[in-house]
Amino acid sequence: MLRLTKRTEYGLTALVHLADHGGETVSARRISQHYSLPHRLVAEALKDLCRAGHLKSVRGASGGYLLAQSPADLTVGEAVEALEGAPKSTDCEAKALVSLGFGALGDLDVESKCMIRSPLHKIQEDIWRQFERTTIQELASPEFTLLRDERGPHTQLQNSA
Amino acid sequence: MLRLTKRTEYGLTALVHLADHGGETVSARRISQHYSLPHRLVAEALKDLCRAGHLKSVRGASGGYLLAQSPADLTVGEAVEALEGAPKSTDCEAKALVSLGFGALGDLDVESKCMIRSPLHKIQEDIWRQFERTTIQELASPEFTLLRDERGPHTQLQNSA
DNA sequence: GAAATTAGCACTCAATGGGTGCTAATTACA
DNA sequence: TGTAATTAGCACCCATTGAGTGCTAATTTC
Repeated sequence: MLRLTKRTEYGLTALVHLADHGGETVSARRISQHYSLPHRLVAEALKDLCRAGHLKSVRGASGGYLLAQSPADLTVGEAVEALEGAPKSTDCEAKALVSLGFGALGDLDVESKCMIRSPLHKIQEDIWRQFERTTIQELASPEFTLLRDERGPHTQLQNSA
Repeated sequence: MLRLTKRTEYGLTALVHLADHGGETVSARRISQHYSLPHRLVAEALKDLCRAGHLKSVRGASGGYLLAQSPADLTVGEAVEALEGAPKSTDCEAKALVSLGFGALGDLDVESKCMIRSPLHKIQEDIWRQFERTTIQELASPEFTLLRDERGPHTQLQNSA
C-alpha cells in the first residue's frame, strides 16, 4: 500500500546524504555503511541516478559519487523517475479504450467515458505533482514536510511510534 | 512506483459512487458496470469495506451496499486501511533493531540510529497523514485536490494527458 | 601489483497483486 | 415453489516484480 520501492528509499537517502556533503565525493560503500543499508542495492540506486545524469561518478580507489546539479535544482520527481521509471500514465489510455466501447455497460453515464478521473488517479496525480515541485534540498531539510496542512483544525497527528 | 492497489482503486471508486447516491442501495454489479470495472474485484473490495464496518450490506435479489456512515465521517485513510491493511509501520522497528547494533557501521553518526527518518518514510508519513484527514465526501467532490499548492509560483501543471 | 572503486550484466527467489472458481446463504419475484 | 439475483467466504492459479546476489570488466590510487 502506497508503496515506493526500496531502490527509491536507498536512492533518496543517498541523495540527501550527498546534498548534506555538498560537492564531496562519497562512495556507495560509505553511504551504505553510514545508514546500515545493503551495499549492493545502494550501489544499484546510485548507478541509476548516475545514468540519469543526476550524479557524477568518479572511478578508482578513492572514487565515488557526487551531485551533478545543485540539490535545489533536482526534484524528488526526477529522482524517483530515474530510480523506478516514469509514472506510467500509459494505462490511462488502455482504460479509456476499454471503457469507451468494450465494457458491457448497462447504464451509460458520464463517468464511464474515462477512468482517468478515478479518485485514486486524482490522488496519485496530486502526489506526483508534489514530487515534481519538491527539491532534494527541501527533502534534506530536517523540518521537511511534503504537504502543508490547510485543512481545518485536524492538526494533531497520530502517535509517531 | 507510488503504487496503490487495484483493490483500492475499485474500493474508492465504489465509495465515491455510493457517496453520490446517498443512502441508496447499489449492487456490486451495477457499480462495476457503471465504471466498466471487473465485477468480481469490485465485489471483493466492497466485501472488505463491509467487513471493516464502513458499508452495510443487503442480501438478496435487490440487495447491495450502502454507506454505514456519512461520507463526511469516513476518511480515505480508513478506507485504504480496510482495503489493503494498515500502513505497516512495523518495519520501522525491524530497521531500528538492525541499525542499532548489527550493521557493520564504520562511522557511527546520528542518523544511523533509526531509519524512520529516512526521506522516503517522511514522505510516506506525510501522504498517509493527508489520507487520514481527507474524507470520502471531499474525494467525491469534482474539484477535489489532495494537496494545496503553497509552494512558490510553480502553479502550472504538466500536460494532463 | 594489490586494493578499492564504478559499470554492466544475468540470475535466483519469494511475495503478492490481479484474477478466477466454486459453493453456500439470503432475498425478491413470478 | 422455483428461479434469479444478490452477498459471504473460501481456495486457488499465475504472471509480475521487487529484493537481493554473483560475476566480470574497467578504472584509479597507493
